[in-house]
Amino acid sequence: MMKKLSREFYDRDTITVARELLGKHLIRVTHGASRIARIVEVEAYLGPHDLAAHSARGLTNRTLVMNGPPGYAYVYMIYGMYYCLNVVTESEGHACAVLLRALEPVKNVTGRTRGPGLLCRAMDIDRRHNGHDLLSEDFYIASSGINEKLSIVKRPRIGVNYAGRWAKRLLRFYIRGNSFVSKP
DNA sequence: TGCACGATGAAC
DNA sequence: TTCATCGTGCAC
Repeated sequence: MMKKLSREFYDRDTITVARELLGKHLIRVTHGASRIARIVEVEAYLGPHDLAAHSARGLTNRTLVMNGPPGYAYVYMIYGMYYCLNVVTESEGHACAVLLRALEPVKNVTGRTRGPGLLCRAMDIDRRHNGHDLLSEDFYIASSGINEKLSIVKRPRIGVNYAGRWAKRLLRFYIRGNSFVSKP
């Protein structure tokens, strides 16, 4: 009953996409095996005017993918040792994205998935996947087909205290009560 | 060409 | 609170 999310799903308001990504499944196929994990925590980055977003510094080599069309993965290295996975949202040129912060293992997932750096390690996602199409066969997000009603918690984003008033915005969303959330 | 620092995670 | 570790952006 897994249904791959369409380009149109990502080509919408970033906060809407962020909230609707909760409960969806991230699927990563390596060597013929499918790793599946449920998205339980995300953060929205609203583009150049959002001082916490990488795209706030304008169009650079790094933000090329983020500024591109929706439904692609924006993967970057942080602190020299971890990768973070983002999903590009809204139409080309808006430079918006949703950061995946925590996953709940569903199938074939070993290692911890609590936190953006750890989830990339567990799902075997790295620099190679920057710009990767999320409508591909080896790396995509799908709906479980079950239309469950989730209780969503809103909190300030993590690690963006430098962003002034933008640091206070409630742009982190997670599934209430889920034990895999990185910072409840 | 150099340098300060970060959308992290773990140890102390 | 400190540290590991390196790509990026911006100052010289």
